[in-house]
Amino acid sequence: MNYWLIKSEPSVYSIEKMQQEKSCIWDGVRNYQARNFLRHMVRGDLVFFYHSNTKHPGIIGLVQVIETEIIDPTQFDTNSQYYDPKSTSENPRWQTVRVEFVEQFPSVITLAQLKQEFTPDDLLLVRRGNRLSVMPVAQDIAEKILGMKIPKD
DNA sequence: GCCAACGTTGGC
DNA sequence: GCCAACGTTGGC
Repeated sequence: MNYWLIKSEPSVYSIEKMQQEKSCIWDGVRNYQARNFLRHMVRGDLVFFYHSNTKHPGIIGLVQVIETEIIDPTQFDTNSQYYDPKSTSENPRWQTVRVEFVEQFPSVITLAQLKQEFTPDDLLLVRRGNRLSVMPVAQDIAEKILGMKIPKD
């Protein structure tokens, strides 16, 4: 079982929306490094859900991979902003996974907190200028993150 | 294959 | 809204 982290702008797709829908296809990823991580996901893997480009960026919850090697349907949809004219049904470029809602944390684990706890070697997310929207999280780091969801006083 | 121009991401 | 970082594109 592996841990990962995926980013989403809450104004585009939030954890609240994810909870309503119970599960969703993680479509629209158009970065090869991110796609390669999506290809490596296995059913049962746990995925931190990160809210980006918002007032309080950070990890807001947890989702789980329930289906892998899904052909991203938006690459063939000419009406989609994710349409890729260079992709063919014989040789589709973009694969992804279906993830299912697991939990929303009581409060966001902020990027500032994560930067205090981890170095860029621990967690790619805290590297300055990092734009990768899908990334692996090492097991020991994942366990520390899960420990951070309990508020300290 | 190089690299300048351009577009996007995303923190602040 | 600004802008640094960085991936992609396309001319050469």
